[in-house]
Amino acid sequence: MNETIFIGVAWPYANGHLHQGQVVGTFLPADIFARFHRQRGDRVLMVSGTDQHGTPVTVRAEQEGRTPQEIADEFHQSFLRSLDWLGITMDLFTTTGTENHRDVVHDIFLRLREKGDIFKDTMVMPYCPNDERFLPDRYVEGTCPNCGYEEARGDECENCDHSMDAIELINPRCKLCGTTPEPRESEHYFLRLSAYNDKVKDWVSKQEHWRPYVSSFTLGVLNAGLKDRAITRDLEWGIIVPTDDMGPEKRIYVWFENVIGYLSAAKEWAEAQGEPEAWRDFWQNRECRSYYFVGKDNIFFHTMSWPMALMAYGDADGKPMNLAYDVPANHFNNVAGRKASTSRNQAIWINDLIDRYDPDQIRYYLCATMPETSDSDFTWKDFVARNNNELVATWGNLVHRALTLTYRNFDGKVPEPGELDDRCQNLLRDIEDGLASIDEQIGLCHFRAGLATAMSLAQETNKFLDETAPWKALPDDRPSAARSLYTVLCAINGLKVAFSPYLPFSAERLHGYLGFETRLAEDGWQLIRPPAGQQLLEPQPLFAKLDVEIAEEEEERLAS
RNA sequence: GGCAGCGUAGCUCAGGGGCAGAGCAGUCGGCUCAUAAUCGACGGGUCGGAGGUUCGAAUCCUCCCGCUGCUACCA
Repeated sequence: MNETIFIGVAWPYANGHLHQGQVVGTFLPADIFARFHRQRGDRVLMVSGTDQHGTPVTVRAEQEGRTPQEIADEFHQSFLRSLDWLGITMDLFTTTGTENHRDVVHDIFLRLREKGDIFKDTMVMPYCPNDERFLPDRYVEGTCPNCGYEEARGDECENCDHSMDAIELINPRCKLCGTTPEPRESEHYFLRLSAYNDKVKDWVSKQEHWRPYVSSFTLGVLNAGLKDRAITRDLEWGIIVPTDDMGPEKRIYVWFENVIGYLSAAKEWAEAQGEPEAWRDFWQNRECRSYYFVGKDNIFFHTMSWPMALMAYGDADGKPMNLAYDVPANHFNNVAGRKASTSRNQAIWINDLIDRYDPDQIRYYLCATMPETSDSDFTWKDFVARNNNELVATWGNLVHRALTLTYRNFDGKVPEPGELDDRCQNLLRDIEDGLASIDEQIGLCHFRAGLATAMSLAQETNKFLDETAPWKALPDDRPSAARSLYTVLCAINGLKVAFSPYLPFSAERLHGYLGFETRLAEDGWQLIRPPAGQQLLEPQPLFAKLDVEIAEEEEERLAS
């Protein structure tokens, strides 16, 4: 009963290195989900890429006196390194800078324009006569019309949190030169979201398996009513509008364009496979389920505007496009109580961790504190504590004590168990039931719960070892010790599968220590009993314990 | 301002009409295979406050207090 699963991961902006918030909020849950489904034998396509457009990229480029393309290329390479090190198994991690993406965006744009769902209108934008350019909202400063704060930004007042359009500011100033911008009419294309409000609402109302936060936020916006929204801007950085009637300085704005990357990446992947039509299995096959892993600030685009665009495109094309089956949006992971932020340079940067930690240790901590239901906090002290007290003590130590005891006393081979008694059978049944529970939990995107289930099974196996005490039985009841250790090796082999989506590197190592010469993937999602007599490899500890001082050093690095 | 969420043990959090839970930290004990890891026991809470619905409320409703997020351009 194999399934087909499409996984889209939110596209990080190329304005800084990848940080822990992006990983724990999007890439890690997506990867756990993808690995789990592959282990079950399901067909998975997981794509994402670098969003090279957008204001944050041009801001950074201007700050550094470089071109936006240089910035985008640098961070794209950085993303690839970080994702590879963490073991995030993307089928394709591309960028929004490809010709393919531009063509797909143009195709959707033109189809929706033919259909009337993209239309031309004018809007009033602040224009700086000195710099001879239209200004994005955050390039305008002035006095807040709500509270009188004089340093308010054009998109939001930092003093009273009032959000506004830049043209509402009193005494506006251009952030670049201080000149007073003038309101000037500008012609733009708009997306007719309003026409799809009811259709989107009908669809969302049926999604009873969505996280309550995602549903209630989405329905709240839909009940207020979607407004048509401009999808072009007066910019020089971005995908050009595929019509020449507006002049060359208009670009398609990122919020409309970057989500199209999910489709263009699927097409790029198919082309690379030598099967150019293979993307259809994930987009037009009704049996395929699509999941989008995003942060909570991205919910609007994934539950409303992107589904709307897909509905319209599917209509125009005559072939319905698959909408999201689920958008398991995560909350935020703060750093020592403060919001992680690329532009404020405040986060745990993944490329700083490379070669200093074991990626599974980072994956374990991030998953254990994944912000599934509310914001969570990254602290180095907690990282070290959880690593030592949970990952090393419970799971790593179970493996190490069982393997060393067996290796030293049974010729480095899986012992011959004789007949298993009830206690042994019960443990193995509990592990098998546990694999079924974790299957259900990960399937519902309850990643923390699945990890907790696996850890509690490791505890139960530790308890079994203590109660059967093979080290005591060895001198005068060798068959009992053999039975106990054989059972524990079976249990560990089942737990190896349970942990494999979470801790893929150590699971693969353990697979080797247990004497298998295959890949772990060949086990499937089940407990396989290692054959008696199978030659083990000499075991090494799965995870390193961390010195408590590391937490203090890292806290200092963070503060500096 | 609008919308949403949170407030539960010293700490981090789960639970969500039917006897208040887990991990960590603390105390005591067992074991000595294991990275001083592990296994067991114990102590510890007016479930933010006040009302209401109910046979029964941590859970549902109303109000209040405190914190947070989103509000359509930084996951």
